[in-house]
Amino acid sequence: MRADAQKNRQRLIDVAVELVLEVGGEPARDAIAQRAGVGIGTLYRHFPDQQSLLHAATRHVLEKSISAGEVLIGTVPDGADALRQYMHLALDNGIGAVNILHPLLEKPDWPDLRVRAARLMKSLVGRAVRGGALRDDLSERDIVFGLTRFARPLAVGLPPDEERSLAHRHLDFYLDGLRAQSPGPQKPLLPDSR
Amino acid sequence: MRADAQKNRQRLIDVAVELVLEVGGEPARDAIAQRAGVGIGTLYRHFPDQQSLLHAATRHVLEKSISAGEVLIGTVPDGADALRQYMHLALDNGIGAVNILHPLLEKPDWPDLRVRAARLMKSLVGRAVRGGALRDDLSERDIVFGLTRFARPLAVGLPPDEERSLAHRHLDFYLDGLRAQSPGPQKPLLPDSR
DNA sequence: CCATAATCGGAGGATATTCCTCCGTTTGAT
DNA sequence: ATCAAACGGAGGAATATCCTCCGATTATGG
Repeated sequence: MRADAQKNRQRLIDVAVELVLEVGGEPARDAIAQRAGVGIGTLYRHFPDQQSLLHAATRHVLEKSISAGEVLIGTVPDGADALRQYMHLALDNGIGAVNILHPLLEKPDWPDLRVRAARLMKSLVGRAVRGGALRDDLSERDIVFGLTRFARPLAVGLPPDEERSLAHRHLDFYLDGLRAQSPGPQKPLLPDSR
Repeated sequence: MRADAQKNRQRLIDVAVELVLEVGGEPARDAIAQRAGVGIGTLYRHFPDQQSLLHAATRHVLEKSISAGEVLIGTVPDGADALRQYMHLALDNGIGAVNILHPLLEKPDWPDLRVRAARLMKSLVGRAVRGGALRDDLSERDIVFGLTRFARPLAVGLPPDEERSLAHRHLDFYLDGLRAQSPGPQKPLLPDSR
């Protein structure tokens, strides 16, 4: 594959992730090509149909996040710390795009990644809980859910980098709230409020 | 105004909020009318252009949330508790729709609501912080930002009510993390990770 | 430096989506 | 019972998105 073709292909994937996060759904193909600075024809040559681009984008983000997480497992001894670092990394890697894209994919089945992701999450959460640094009623699904709350820019009318740093700051607040010794709500909520 | 007209008008507003939250942006007019169970003509009679409907929907949610909050101020003596109850209420009132719609409105200016909202937030946050139940580096903007993280259904592939109860549960976790005595991150984050 | 196969760009017609007017029919209020 | 008010939705206009096609451009091996 020619060098420029390779570069364009990757650029298209990166832009796709970017736009998915901005739009909160499938971005228009024309918009992707334009932002990537390539002709629309180039996009269609690399990704003949929408699915193939979305698949590639999802895989790319997943692969990056999982790999980074696996490094953390072997690098950061403290369980709670490893989990926190992972969540911040995933956030910066655009993990929110995966949440948006997954339901839109026709057959999103990557046995290899699924196994690695499951193993990774189990290990991260398990170590953090066993270390007593996380409440013990948390499942992997809880962590994934929590991550999705911060992993995606929402319309708040802030400049992107300001919003990004706020997200990291509040993700830390949230993680504090997941700690085992956390006091929990002071009073039960009003029963009729939910 | 005829009774049926009144009812249809309100129903359109409610459906608009619903769809805004589901779609994460401006829903199609046809879709609103269809879900509301009225003809497309009825929608256009009540709201001749898109803006007027979005304005009405935004105002409606804001008004409901602010009023509920003002009641809490006079009802719930404990500051942290009032704040928490307010956030849960706002969530159920569809406050997320306001975040999505606000940047799309042409001149979203309601001096009355702005004043009331500012006063309300200042009071809720102030009382909670002064009571020592919230870290003191939190501004009203922080609270609003935090609320937006939970106030909107994201694509996670869960049934709506399950997602809703998860959101409430994790909002409580998050609020625990905002408490003054919260231990904070155990170790600083990797400097190069952000 | 040349030859050439690979790659690129984007005009523009085909499709799909969304908009919104118009008018015959139905309904609520007196 | 009357009728002004409100309703429904067909369907043409306007817009957005898709995606093919081919002449121009560029990377690469010799």
